[in-house]
Amino acid sequence: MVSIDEVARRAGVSTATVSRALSGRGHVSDATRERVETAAKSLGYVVSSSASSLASGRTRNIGVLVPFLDRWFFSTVLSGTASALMRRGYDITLYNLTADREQRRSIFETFLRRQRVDGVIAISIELGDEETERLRELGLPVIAIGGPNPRLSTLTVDDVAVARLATEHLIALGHRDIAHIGASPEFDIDFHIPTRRRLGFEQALADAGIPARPSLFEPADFTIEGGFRAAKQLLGRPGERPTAIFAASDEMAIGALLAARELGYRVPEDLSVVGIDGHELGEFFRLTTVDQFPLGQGERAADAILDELEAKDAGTSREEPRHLPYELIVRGTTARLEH
Amino acid sequence: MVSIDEVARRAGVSTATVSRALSGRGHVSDATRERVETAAKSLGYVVSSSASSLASGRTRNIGVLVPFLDRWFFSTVLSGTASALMRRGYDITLYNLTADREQRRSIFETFLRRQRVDGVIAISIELGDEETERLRELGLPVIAIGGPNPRLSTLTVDDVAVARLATEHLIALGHRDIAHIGASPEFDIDFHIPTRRRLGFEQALADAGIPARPSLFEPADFTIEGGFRAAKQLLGRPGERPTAIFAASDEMAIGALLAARELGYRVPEDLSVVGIDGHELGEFFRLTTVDQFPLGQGERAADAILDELEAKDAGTSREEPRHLPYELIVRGTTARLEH
DNA sequence: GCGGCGCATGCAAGCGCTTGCAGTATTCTG
DNA sequence: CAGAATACTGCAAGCGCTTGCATGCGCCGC
Repeated sequence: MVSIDEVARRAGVSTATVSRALSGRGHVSDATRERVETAAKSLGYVVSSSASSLASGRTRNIGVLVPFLDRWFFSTVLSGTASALMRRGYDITLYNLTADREQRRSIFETFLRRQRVDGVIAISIELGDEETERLRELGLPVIAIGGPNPRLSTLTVDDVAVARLATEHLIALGHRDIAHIGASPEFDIDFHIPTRRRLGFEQALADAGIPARPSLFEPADFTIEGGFRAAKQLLGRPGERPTAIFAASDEMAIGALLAARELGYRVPEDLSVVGIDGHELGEFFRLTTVDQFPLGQGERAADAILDELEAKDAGTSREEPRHLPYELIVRGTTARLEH
Repeated sequence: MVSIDEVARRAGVSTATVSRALSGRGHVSDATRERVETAAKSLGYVVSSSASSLASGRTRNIGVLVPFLDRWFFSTVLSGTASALMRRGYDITLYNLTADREQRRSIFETFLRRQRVDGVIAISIELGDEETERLRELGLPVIAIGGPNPRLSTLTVDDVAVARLATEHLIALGHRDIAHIGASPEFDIDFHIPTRRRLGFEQALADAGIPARPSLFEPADFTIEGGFRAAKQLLGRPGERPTAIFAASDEMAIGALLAARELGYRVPEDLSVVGIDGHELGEFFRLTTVDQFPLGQGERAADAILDELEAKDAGTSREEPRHLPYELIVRGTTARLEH
């Protein structure tokens, strides 16, 4: 690997000047900069990240914490993060936080402490108190996407409002017997968001003067299969059958769609279904949903953390937690209730 | 952040001894090692990756190249890789290789040359000649999963055999009018594998003395929606209707399933469908498939590269390219052809 | 009893950069 | 036109580790 000395020699300057010319820190005349750049390019020189990090304390690398790699939502957010970071020249180091206590600990106590990253993005991870503390101890900028964590800068969508929006859409279409598929009240710590969605659902009903009926709630695990089973329960039960289902995720909504089909219900004539997320399959299933633009979420988180890093560098103060956009996308799975 | 000096002071030894005790390189008496470990733990010391990398040339970090982050297959492989690497104390730096020429170039010419990684895993990426060359120039161990690349160590499943297996399963069930949904012959460079799958399909037919009929081939893009459209074509066409469909991916197979349902065909009574991959939704759809255990592929790649790294360290010679396992999983979407 | 060997440890020289400080050259200000 | 400010560049001291070499010591074999 070619080193900075070779570039310096070739350009006829000191290594200090090469460093300054290439990093853009400090003054270098245009002529010199050009000579240095030419030399660097012709030699194929790329600064060694470890040497540079050691000397400067900057790594040009961001750590990303994800709970699941193989679920659409998370990998989509990650994808957005990755492309935004790479656009700005940053590398991305991935930490897959599973439920395994021991493994989680080692991430917080070892992996993240290797001084390999300049900042951390936590994607939809409900962190324990101690984990949050470990994260703060790192002394690095941290941005969390998802569940609002008062002790960290967060980028969140207002999940209560999102759920209200979806529910109000159904109410506006004349539905009153609206079922909800969401997380059961006593769920994993990785899910705080579902609770807020259920809350929004209940608020919307209450505002419309519709009493909440426990029989119209069915818990599921946020997968297609979970949604399928839940919908079968809701639709197969004797007595009060819902005319609409609000699922707390698109995947569950799709499951509900398939269940309805299998039971012979026509969607949206016999049953309206709305989800949340903006899943890639939504279009295919003509699913009405509240899109939360996960790709954009990832990009925003990346930009936010890099801005913070640069602001820190420049001494500027950092921004306040931002709210993420969402939008009702009406497609073919919801319709006015026919009497 | 606490440094090695503090640990050395606390343990009453030199920094050299701390380094040796903690890294396990060189001789340290048990008593000393224990004292060092206690000191390190009580101070919360973790070696600085940049300092360590700079001094030793080892980064404890593996670069992973992925074409798509948000497609099930790739994120599943990645997930396997991530967990295996983290188990062995390695970090993982993610490079999302898009189709964007310019961006790809910068990955090969800049990002990967920062000396941030000890090795590279390329997940199902068809690399251009120049890209392969850039990769080799790094002088690092490289493991490619997927499309066999004679210039790199690869871990591949025999896609021809996989496709034969799926097709032979249909033939054994009495099917002769078997359609194939796969990649069109002139596809992106990221897909070599589909071609091999088509080949296996054709071989199996030929071996059984069944003439290939172009009308029973339909190209698609490996998504559910693509499979859906392709199946609609195949099933909606006048004349020769297939009694079975072999899709080159589970996602396309699922699309085909949905299309068949929509057209009123019963699966498997009227139509058998088989896919490839072992998709997580396969179970839900009762899909017969040839599982290629993507999670395991990721783990194997990780283990292979770490083994190679350690072998290099120890001077042992490295292993030959390995073949990945696959298995026909018969579920509910294939059945004997009734006359 | 002595040379030789291997283990345990320390010394100190880097690894390849960045950056504070200092020295010059150049430009600006009044 | 003097004095000050500013732009450009180089020197060299690290950044926090790792590791080759040297040292000291106890033990072995003959």
